[in-house]
Amino acid sequence: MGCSGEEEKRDRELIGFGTATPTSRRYSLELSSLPQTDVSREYMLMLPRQPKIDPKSSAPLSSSDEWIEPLAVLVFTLVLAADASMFAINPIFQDAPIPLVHALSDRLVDKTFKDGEVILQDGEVFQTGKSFVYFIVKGEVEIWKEGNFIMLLQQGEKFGELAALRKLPFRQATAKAKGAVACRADMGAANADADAALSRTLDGASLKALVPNAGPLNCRGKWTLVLEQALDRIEAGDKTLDPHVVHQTEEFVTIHDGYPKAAVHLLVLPRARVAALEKLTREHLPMLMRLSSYVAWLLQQVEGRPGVPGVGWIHGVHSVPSLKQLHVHVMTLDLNSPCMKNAKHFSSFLPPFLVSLDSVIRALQDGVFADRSLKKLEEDMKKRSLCCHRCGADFGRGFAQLKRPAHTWREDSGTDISRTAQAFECLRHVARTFLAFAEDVRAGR
DNA sequence: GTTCTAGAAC
DNA sequence: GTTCTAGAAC
Repeated sequence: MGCSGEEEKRDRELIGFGTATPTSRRYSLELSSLPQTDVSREYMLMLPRQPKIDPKSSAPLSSSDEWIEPLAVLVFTLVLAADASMFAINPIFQDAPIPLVHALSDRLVDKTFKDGEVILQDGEVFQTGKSFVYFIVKGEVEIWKEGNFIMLLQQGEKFGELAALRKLPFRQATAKAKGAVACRADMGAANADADAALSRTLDGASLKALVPNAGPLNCRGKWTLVLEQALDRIEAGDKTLDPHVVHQTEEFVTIHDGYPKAAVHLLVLPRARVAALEKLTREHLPMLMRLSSYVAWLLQQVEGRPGVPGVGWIHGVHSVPSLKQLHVHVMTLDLNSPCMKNAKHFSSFLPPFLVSLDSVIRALQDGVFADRSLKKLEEDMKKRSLCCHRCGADFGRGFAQLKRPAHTWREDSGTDISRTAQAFECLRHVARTFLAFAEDVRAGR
C-alpha cells in the first residue's frame, strides 16, 4: 500500500482494541497486541496524530474522549489499516457484510500521482477493468468540469465512482492531483486482462440454470473422495452427473454443491487433481490464476439469473475443508438454506475460514503458505461467536437464534447491481456499526 | 460432506 | 425442557 506499515505507525498510535457488536458491547480497551485471529468483529482503536473534531457535533468532548470520534479505525486482520480508516470515514461504506469488506480491501491497489497530474479526464471512455474508483489516502484532488473548478477533495474522500456505479460510458469530470497524492484504487477485477480474454472464449449461454440444485452426488466410496470421484465420472462421460454440472471448460468444472448452504451454492473444481490446499505448489500458480479468472467470469454470468437473490456473492476456499480435491465455493450471501444447520456451516463461509483464491495465490507467490496454522483455525471456528453477517448481531454460540427468519437476508436490493457497487453498498454497514460503537464509548455506555 | 446419538450446557 | 458439542459410522 502507498501508505506503508511504517508510515501508518507514524500517523496513528495504536491504543488498544476491543470487541463490539450491536447486542453485546464488550469493548474493554485493553492495551494489547494486534489481534491476529479474528477478522470479523474486532475493532482496533487508533489515535490520529492530529485529532479532528467534527464541527457538526454539538456535544462538547472532554479531553478524555477526544480520540473517540475522529479516530477510531476499524481494522480487520486482512483489511489494511489505511483501508479500514477509509471505510470508517467514508459514508458510502455503511452497510457491509464482512466478506465483502474483505473482497474489496483485497482488490484495492496503490496509486500515486504528482502535483498537477490528471488522474481522470472528463469525457474519457470508461473501461471496465481500468481504475474506476479512487480513495484518497494522502493529499488533495481537484475536481474540474468544463473548465470550472468544482471542488477540492481530501483524505478519505472518493472520486471516479460515478461512471462505474451508474454504468456510464464516459468519465463525468476531470480529477487533478493538487500536490502529491496517494490513493487506494479499485481496478475492478484483479486480473482484468486475463478476465477479459477469458470472457471472449467462454460462452455464458452454455451455463445451465442455477436452480434447482440437483442435490447430493451419489457416492460409492468414501465421502471425502466424492469430488475426485465426480471428476472421474464426468471425464468418463457418465451422463448421470449431467444435472449436477452447471458449466465446464477444458480445465475447470462447476457443479452444484450437494448440500447448498445458500440460495445458490456452486463448487468450482480444477480438473487437475489437487488433494488439498497444502498440496499446492508454485507450479500450480498459472492454473490458479486461470481459476481465479474463471471464477470472476462465472460471477459475472450468474448475477441476475433466475433464482438468484440480490444479496451479493461470496467465493473462496475453505481453510479447513472436509472434502478432498481443491474446490472453490461460489455462493449467494444469504447464507441461508435448509442445509445450513449448525455453527460450523455458518462460520466456515466467513473469513478467516473462507479464504479468497487471490489470497491463496498471493501466499503461494510470497512463499508463506506453509506457515498457515490450519489446526488453530479449526479450533477457533468451534469457539467463535456467531455474528449475523447482515446486521452484526452477536448470538454467541446460538445457531438456532441466528437462523431465525428475522436474521436472514431480506431480498431488498436489486439484482441489477454490479458486484462492486454491491460491495460498496454493503460496506456501509461496517461503518455504521463502527460509528455506533464509537458513539457508545463516547457516551460511556 | 451427512446423520445419529449421548451427554454437557444452558 | 431445549440447544449445542463431539465422536462414530457412513
